[in-house]
Amino acid sequence: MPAELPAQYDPAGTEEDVYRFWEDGGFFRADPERPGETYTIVIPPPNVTAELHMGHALNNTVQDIYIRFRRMQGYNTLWMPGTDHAGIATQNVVERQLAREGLHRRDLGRQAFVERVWQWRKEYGGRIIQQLKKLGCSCDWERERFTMDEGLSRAVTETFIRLYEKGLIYRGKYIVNWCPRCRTALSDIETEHEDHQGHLWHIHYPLKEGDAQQHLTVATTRPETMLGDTAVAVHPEDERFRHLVGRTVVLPVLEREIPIIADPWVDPRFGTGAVKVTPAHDPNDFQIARRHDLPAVVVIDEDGNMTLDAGEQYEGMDRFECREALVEDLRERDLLGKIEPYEHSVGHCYRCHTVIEPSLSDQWYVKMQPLAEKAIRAARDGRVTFHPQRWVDFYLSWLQEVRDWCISRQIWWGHRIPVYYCKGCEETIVAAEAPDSCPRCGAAELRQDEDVLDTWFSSALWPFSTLGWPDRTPELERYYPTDVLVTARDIIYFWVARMVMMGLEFMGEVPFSDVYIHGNILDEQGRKMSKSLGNGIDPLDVIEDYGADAVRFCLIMLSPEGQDLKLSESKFEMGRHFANKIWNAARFTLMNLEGEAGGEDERELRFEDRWVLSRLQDTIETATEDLEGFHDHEAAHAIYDFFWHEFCDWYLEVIKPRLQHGPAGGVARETVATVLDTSLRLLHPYMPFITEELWRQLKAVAEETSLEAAGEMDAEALIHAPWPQGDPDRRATALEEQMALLQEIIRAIRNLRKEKAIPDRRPLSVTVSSPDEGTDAIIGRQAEFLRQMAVLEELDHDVEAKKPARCATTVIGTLEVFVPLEEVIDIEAERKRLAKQRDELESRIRAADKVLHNPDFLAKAPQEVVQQKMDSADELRAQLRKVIQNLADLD
RNA sequence: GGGCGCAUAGCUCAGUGGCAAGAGCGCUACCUUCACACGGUAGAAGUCGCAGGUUCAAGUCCUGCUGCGCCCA
Repeated sequence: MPAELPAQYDPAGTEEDVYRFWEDGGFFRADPERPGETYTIVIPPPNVTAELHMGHALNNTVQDIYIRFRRMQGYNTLWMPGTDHAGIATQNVVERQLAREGLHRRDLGRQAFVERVWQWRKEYGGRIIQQLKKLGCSCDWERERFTMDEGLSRAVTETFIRLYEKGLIYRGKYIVNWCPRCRTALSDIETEHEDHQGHLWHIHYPLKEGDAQQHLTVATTRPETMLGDTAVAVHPEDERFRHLVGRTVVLPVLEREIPIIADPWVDPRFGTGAVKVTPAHDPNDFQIARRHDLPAVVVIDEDGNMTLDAGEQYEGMDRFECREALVEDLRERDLLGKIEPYEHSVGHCYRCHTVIEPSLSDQWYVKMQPLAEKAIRAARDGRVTFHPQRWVDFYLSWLQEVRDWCISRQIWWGHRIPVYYCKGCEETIVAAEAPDSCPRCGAAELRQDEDVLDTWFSSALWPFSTLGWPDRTPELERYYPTDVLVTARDIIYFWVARMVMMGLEFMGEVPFSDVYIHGNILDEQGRKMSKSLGNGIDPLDVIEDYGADAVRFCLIMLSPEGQDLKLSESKFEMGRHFANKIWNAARFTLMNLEGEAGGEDERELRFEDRWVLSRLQDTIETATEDLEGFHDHEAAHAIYDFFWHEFCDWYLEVIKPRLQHGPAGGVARETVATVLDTSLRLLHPYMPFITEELWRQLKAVAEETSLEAAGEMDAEALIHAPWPQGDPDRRATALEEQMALLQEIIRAIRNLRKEKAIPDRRPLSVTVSSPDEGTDAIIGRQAEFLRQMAVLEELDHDVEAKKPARCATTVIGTLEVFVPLEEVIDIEAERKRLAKQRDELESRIRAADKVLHNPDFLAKAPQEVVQQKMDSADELRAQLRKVIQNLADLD
């Protein structure tokens, strides 16, 4: 079988087979009955309308890494998947579909429209789930939930009622962010503010009494709203206007008489110091109006068009058209002052980007302060920890200034608000089921509130609603609170904070102990990837071209903690190369596992075996510690470096002759099998497909060839194999240092070879001169190693070995390496090379001396640092002496 | 206006106050060698944004500045 492995890894076939194997085997399934500590992650439910994008790919790769890591560690893991009904977004999609048929949702009516959305969800809604499978996600798909499911809907209703009964939900008439295109209210955070280059129009409001020429000038960025003005306000201490307070101005065009009032909110430095007050279309003006008991006149309707109250000549006009028309009318009446360019912030709908219209309407709100206080405390006392930590400030700053949450939406797709109004006595009834009659007056005619809830209201319950709440299910008992929530920073307010609030309120416990915030994925130029810019990279395309493992590994390698990452398609090559390297290292190993076991006396580990096991041990410890601390990026680097640059570059190279012949091959075979087995386990969370496939093959061959290593591979599949513990006794730091010295010698010889243009394959005779017996003994013991890796035919070594005639020399630490050259050496070139070495050594010695001559350093630095510095200076000096001697020998 | 982040090799980025600042890609030279050319070996490449400060010692800590990005108002 191993001989059949092709020289290049082909992800496409493998990935499909392996995923089917996992699904068929039920490896993702969480069993609440099974003992063991739990580890739970709930997926940030993608919008049911979503197609997998790079952000999802990163987000879910991270989750899969942690779930696979913990699963291998033996935790009872649950990765809860699902999707979000995405009220406005989904409604928009279906409305567009209807529009192509020439229909409007009003043509269908509410019930038929909602049915149509369900139908859409049935047909297209599961796509992202299939796409997540392509990425390799090991969610427990049998538990997949949807925020509009019956169970989750019940959780929403229950939550609403409980909050209402507690006085934490109320209804009221306030200014909301209104999107005239979506025709619904939005919460504050669904409004995106953008700086906009607009104008500040100065408009003259004539005074009613006295001189007809006298007027008060106000400045505004939105002239059309003046039609709804019910006052002009100035600061009470503003001397310029004090005499006008209490008088009346005539609103231009409409000729409505409105008072001049004094209110401390007015900033005397802004504009002219006098501001128009439009209570129905500005949140601040609304507050002023409340204080002064001013009426509110609605002049812009739900579609963003002017109402009759805006005046007959403007009625029905779009708000921006009206602005132009009105400015023109003011100009004609000579009531328009200067127009200044003015940069100000304009709110836009986060869904459709339409300019938000602040608008007065009846909406439902959640009273945030009591909930927020608990959520703040949970983060402050560490029950919830952010990674990276700085995001906790972001979370806290929002909660500290949080305003009440507008939760009602004037759309049809979503959880309908469980509130009924009596047509007789106007009683408000909050109930899970529609009551038969009004409990107060007994009237049978009741109507349900038309509005639905903000989608984020149901998302906030996700960590416990998906586990069966409000029922006390075994899942809820077992898996709540969950462990880590993985997300990007943009929804810390929208989702993370709200989940914490709701979790604390309804479960009495935080919904998760850790919040992992990863970066956003940008294009090469650092712009957000977006459909409209067309600069996105489709994860499914790159999975097809590079393999899911390559995509996953690259995303992690390229995204240091919490930093955004600039991505281009070519970046994925690195992952493909690495996958191919793994494939070939395994291929080589598998091809060489058959052979003599070796006799009892040949079972002892050799130097290189002990070295690679020591390095492996270090890698296990580093990777485990990093992953436990949410440093998946660092762990990936550690594993990559070990696998490629230690295992492949050195170990596999060194053992080649042993595998081909010689009884010592048995030990090498055992070692290489162990290292490969362990490496595949370490790599599995990152690159699940290729590792699963290779592990299966390794296991088969190890069993066939009766390797001891097979005993460690009794798991059914790698996905359920134990995470490597290793054996701390394998660490051999002294041996690692010896290896480092040998590597240096080998590199130095290779380097000389290149500089002297000696072909790689031509064997050399080399003399190594050591400063002491101990070092020389190491060289002696590892002579074979050096011969092989540096391609030597002869290796002489001794303490202070005699330098042969006509040779190139190089100094490595306290060692000297002499390479006799058959050809006449180029004296000038050699002199230059050595002179360069000498200069470098001299400058380093000068730098070291400078530090060592500093009395403060000697007095204040830790003794070991001083000692280290002195030792290194001594060594440099010894090196320098040798280089100078070698230079002199050239003459 | 307030807050946060980033600035290190040509590019994308790592880097725990203490050896001589690293990786991947790219570049140069050599090598089709019996795991892998999606490879190997060796190499070139850096004023660690700027200016101060703290420290025996700063890419790393502090302050200010510049540029870029994000969030909030």
